Amino acid sequence: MPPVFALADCNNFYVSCERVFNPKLEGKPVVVLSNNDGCVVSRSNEAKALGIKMGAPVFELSGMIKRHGVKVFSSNYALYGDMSQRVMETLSGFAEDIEIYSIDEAFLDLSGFRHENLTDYMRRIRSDVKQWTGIPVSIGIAETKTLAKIANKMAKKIPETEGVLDLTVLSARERALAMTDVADIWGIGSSYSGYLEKNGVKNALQLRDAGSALTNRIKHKMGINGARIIQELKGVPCYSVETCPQPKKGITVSRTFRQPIESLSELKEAMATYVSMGAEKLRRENAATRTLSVFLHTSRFKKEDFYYRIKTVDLPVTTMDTGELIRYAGEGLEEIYRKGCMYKRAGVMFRDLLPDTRIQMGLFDCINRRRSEKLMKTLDAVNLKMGSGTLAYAATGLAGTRSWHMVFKKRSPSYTTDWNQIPAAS
DNA sequence: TCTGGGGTCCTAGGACCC
DNA sequence: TCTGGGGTCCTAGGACCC
Repeated sequence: MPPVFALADCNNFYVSCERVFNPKLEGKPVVVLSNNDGCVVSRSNEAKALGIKMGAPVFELSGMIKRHGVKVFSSNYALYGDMSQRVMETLSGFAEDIEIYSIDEAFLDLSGFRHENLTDYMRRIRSDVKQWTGIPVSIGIAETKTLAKIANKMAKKIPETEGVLDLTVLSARERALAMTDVADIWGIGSSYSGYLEKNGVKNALQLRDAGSALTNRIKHKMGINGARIIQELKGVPCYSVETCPQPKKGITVSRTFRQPIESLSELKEAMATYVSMGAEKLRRENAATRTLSVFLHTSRFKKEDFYYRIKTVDLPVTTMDTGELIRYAGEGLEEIYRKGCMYKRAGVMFRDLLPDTRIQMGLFDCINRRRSEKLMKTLDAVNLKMGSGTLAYAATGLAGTRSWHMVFKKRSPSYTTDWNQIPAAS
């Protein structure tokens, strides 16, 4: 029997999270902004209808926001992460295998439920998730992940589906593929969709049924992924539900500054902060790193004198020690820093991660590893209990507001993750 | 004036080795 | 003048995802 997949995807997730705790937002245009209140990252249907685009910079929208009374929120990742967990827990109760694909979507393996009416079954999931978490989800069902993605999009778009669409039914599938632009296929972005359209391939049905000469050209252009997309559109599964999360390959922490930064000392503080955050992530993954890359650049919207540099440092020993990583990052930063630039963003990457059980001792290692490990454990435990940033390295800069500190002027309370901000029933 | 952040995978090309 | 061939490893860049 061929497998059956479902893709459950939360509708306008961040906006929906805000609405759970503020029902007055229902039916109104609502947007959630990125860090530093920079651009739009989530929109309610009403905001989409106004023509507000994903990623639009908020300063361009100020007129529209006023005119239509758009409700605006800074992002509150603690809240969204917590809500996500609740949604995923609820979904897990309905299928044997579940793959949490992102903060707001999950694939379910429904192969064992073929004897059921899948649409009815998914409707039940949908109403349970809504009842237990307050979050609306849409669900697409199909024989491959790529088709389930398409089913999900149609379920969102067509009200008559009531949020659930099953494309294992042949007639529904052909119709859905004909209605899906190539640009809306999972794995096809703006570059490939431009190429396909130029070659007369406008929708998913045409891509699936392209002649062999054209198919070969497409495969050549799009590589192995292109070949897989075509197979999956034909109903031949190339991907399965991955139930165990794979260990991370790399960790990146980077931020855009509110105000551009010129001075090396300020950049060093910002960088030390990002390294601290990254090292914490590293330890949460029970991993250590062999290389560290630091990078910085000026505004990418000022192309004339755009400056970008990255420096990769091979560490003498594999490590997860914040202090040690801060030191190497600082040295790397000095190498790529150029005086006179107005920097807009900086960050650090750890690549070449190793599980911490496999760390080899360096021959000339002069750091006491056991002591370092103990220190890091204590640091993480304190910050977990007392709030992140309670214990920090002096290199990250002490109190006071730095120009690289982020602002969230329109943040909603952390209703679910902070005792002091739990909503009162009245 | 003001434009997010964190990932993965694939491919091409260079360096290097035998 | 003519200037092998194949394998591996690494890196940079492209493309995509949410």
